[in-house]
This record gives sequence, structure tokens and C-alpha cells, in this order.
Amino acid sequence: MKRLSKTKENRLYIYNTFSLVKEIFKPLSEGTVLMYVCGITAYDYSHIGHARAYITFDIVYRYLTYIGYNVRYVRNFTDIDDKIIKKSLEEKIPISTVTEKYINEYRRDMNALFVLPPTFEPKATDTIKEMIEIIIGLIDKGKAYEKNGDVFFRVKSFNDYGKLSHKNIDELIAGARIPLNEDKENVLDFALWKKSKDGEPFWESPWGNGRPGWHIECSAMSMKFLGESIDIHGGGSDLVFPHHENEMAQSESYTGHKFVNYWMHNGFVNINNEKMSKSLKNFITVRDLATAYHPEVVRLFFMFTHYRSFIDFSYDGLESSRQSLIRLYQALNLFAELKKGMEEKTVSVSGSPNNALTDFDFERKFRDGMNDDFNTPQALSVIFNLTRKINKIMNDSISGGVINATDLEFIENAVSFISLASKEVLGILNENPADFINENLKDVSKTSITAEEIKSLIEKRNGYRRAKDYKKADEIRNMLLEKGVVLEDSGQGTGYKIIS
RNA sequence: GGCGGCAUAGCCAAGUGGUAAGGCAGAGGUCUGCAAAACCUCCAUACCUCGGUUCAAAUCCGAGUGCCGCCUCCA
Repeated sequence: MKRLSKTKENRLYIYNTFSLVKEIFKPLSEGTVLMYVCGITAYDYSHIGHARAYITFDIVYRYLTYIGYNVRYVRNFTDIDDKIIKKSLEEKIPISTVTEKYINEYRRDMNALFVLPPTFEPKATDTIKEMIEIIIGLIDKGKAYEKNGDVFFRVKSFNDYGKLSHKNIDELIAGARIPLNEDKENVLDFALWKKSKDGEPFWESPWGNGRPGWHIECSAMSMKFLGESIDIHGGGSDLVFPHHENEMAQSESYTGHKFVNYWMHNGFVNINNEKMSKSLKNFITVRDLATAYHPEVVRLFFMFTHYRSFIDFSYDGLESSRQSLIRLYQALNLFAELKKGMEEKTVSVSGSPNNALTDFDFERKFRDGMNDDFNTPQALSVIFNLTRKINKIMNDSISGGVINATDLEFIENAVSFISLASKEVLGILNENPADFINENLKDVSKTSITAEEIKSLIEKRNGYRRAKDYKKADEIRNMLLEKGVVLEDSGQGTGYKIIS
């Protein structure tokens, strides 16, 4: 492919699964982006794989909005399917109770992770009418056929079948692992409509009572809310085949024109280098993770790896991200301290020699990273580099009591850029810095001592310190350390943090 | 068996022709009664192996080794 030139243009490139290269992003309609992302099947709690997928597309959504696009973003719910029916039978509760429950749990998880709600969140069962219309159209065109109450898509009728997942149709037929269904003309043909079995939920249709196949729902919802052709269609890389391949085949067969311009797929989350799956019992729910780590830590953990790479989940990695996040919050905190110093006149502004920071190009560099197929690791490196630069000046200024006017301007620009880009594009640094540091470092619930007791002991120790009785002061400090409380003396008094 | 991906410092991870971003950990320093925290500095002659192309390769080509994914519900 034509790679990005070194004098990076200010244009967005997106890797397209269809073409296997990065392409310049050009929406169908200038200024507007139509984006569809496959949502969850509502039958269980969300796991960290879902978290990664929806954080990935949340960042895509946020960045497109940040660079000025009006994004119409659809993310659906699959609320009718075999697994849901199974769950409903197992727990002896209605299907709608199962789906409502897990849709709510999902929304709670996404909300906790700072994943923004999309423009539309349709449910498959609210789109049955549109699905039936498409199926009728496909049958009329000879692209689908009915057999004993089932309707199948005729794969051989679509010449480009296999084009998205880059598979050879003849090899697929030869290597098919699914048992041949007597009613199908070809093993690859897939169900658009399934005749309902006894006790299963059903909808009336020209082919009798039944329910939709999995793939047709996304075609119907995408067309209903975004139109027959859209810009971006996303999902996990496991959806490329057969789900998206089938969606493309049925949609394009029905409308006669291109369904999606840019197909985006995020990489998987592995655990100990193995795919996370229910059968391996190695999956981790968002709920469990969120109790142990701040959601921004989780976001940062994912963002440190490019969205298309697989990521090996680890607590070491999470801990590393946690430290990184604290580093960013500490810098914002340092800025607050500088402003406070200026207000209280302990830091004055002068025109004396400055640190010669003149590179105000950080915003462009950040965009360069994001423009290169949403390269968050690169974009983050811009933020961390900038953080190091401003920390140095802020630290010098606060201790020296003076700051150069040019440096101050630079720092103010840098801080507002870091805050804005992080908050709006990356979805981190949403918290008040002081509160974040407090909440994350002073959680007494992990220790046997109360905050009041700690405060009282600090007072006592400071009494000894004033009397220069360091032996007794150190005894208290060591005692607290044994309980997991680390003291931090500073000019403003003594603080503490809890270590586990 | 078919198709595809990956291999960069102790760990994580960008970088696809011009001489190795960033984060964590670690070491040294500033500060401190001593610590801690914070901050600063340092930390890959080098990118799995072997060949090749090129003035120039982690980056392109060939072979090999190892790991992983998809081909079945799956984010």
C-alpha cells in the first residue's frame, strides 16, 4: 500500500479488512459518518473482550467527532437467539426478562467504562418487519429460497462471497465442518429465517411462524437507521467470518450496491496467550475487573496496544497502566499546585530566561498518531512526552518561586490540550486530579485501621518530630507501615497512602 | 488440511527503507532529620535465525524456527 509520507498529511487513514490496507478515509457524505458496530447478544454479563471491542469503537466514535464529523453511530442488541432461549429455559424466566436484564447490565458496564452511548441502540426484535421485507426481496431476486419453513441465502448466487474474509468458496465447501442440512442446496447457505420449534418464541411470516437468523438482523438495523450504504462497520475480528461475510452478501444482493466502505475489526483479548472462552473457564467479567481497577486504568491498558493487535490480559499490565494513569493525574495536580502558588504569590511570573519550549505542535502530533488508523500508543506517547516536559518546568518553578511568562503560556496550552484530548478522545482523565489521587491511594478498606486512627497517629508523630524525637516518630511510622500505611511528609503537612 | 497474523530492552508496546516513541520495573540524583512521594537523568550499535536486494533494512524479498487466530456460537 501507499504508506503515510513522513510529512504526514492531516488525513485519517483506516485499515480496511476488505482491502487489507490502510485507506484514506472519505465518508459517503461530507461531514457525516455512518457507523455500525455489532453489539452483544444479551444472555450473560459482559467480559473484558466486550470491553475492548466497545472501548475501541468508542475511541473511533470520539475521535471522528473530535475532528469535526457528525457521527451517526448504531450499536445493536441481539435479543433473540439460541443462547438466550437456552438461558430462558434453564432459569425458567421469560426471554424478555433475560434480555432486559443483560441489556441493563451491559449499559451499566459501558457507562462505568466511560463508553459513550451510541446514537441508536436498536434491538433485533424491534426490527423483525424490516428483516422480513429484506428476505422477501432476496427470494424475489432468486438469492434465497424457502424450504419447510426455513429460508436460506443462496451463497452461490453472490459472486463475491468470500471477498471480505478472503476465503476461497470452493475450499470453504470442501472444508466445511458443519453437518449438511438436508434442506440446504449448499453447505455454505445460511439461514435467513428459521422455523420455530415448539415452545420457542416466534413471529408470523410468509413462511409460517419463525424467527430470524443471526446475520439478517444487522443488515436490517444498519439499513433502517443508516441507509443502504454506510461508511464504517465494526466488530471483533471473530465476526469477519461468517457474520460479516454473510451480512455483506445478503445486503448487497438485496440493494444491488456496496454495503460498507470500511470494515474495521479489533483484535482479541487473550489470557495467558490463549483465547478467552467460556469453555476454558478463563474469562473475566467487566464487573469483576471494575471492582479492582479504576475504569480509566482499563481503558489505558487497552489503549497502550493498537486496537488490531491481540492483547494478552495480565494484572501486571493493568498495574503498569495504573501507574501511568497516576503519572498523568500527578501532572495535572502539579499544575493545580502551580496555579495555587501563583494566586498565593509564592510563585511569581517573570521574563527571565525560560526553558525554551517553543514546540506547540503537540496537538498535530497527537492527530498524526490517531490519523494513522487510530494509533493510540503513538498518540499516548505524545501526551507522555509532553507531560515530562511540563513537569520539569512546573517542578522548577514551584520550588524556585518564579516562572517565565513564555513557559507559563506553554504549560497552560499543554495542560489544556492534555485534558481535552484525554477526556474527549481517549475517555480518560475525567476525574478531578486531587480526588483521583485520594481515591486511588487512600482506600483504607484494604487495611485494618481507620482514617481517624491514622490521622491521630500522624498528629502524635508530628509532635515527636517537632521535638526532634525521631526515634519515637519513626516507631509510629514503622508501625503504620506494617499496617500498609505509608506516610508522606511535605511542606503542607503529612499525607499518607495505602499499599496492599 | 486451507487461510491469516505475530516475533522489538527485565516486562508491556509504537515504529514498514535513512540509522530504535512511550509506559512499567530498575539504577543514580534533587528534596527530606531519615524515609516516602514527586520530579529530573540514565537504561536496546540494535529489532527470532540464516541468506538476498539496496549507498542505506527492524522495516523489502526468500528460506527456516517459534507462538497465535480464523475456517463452528463468539467482541
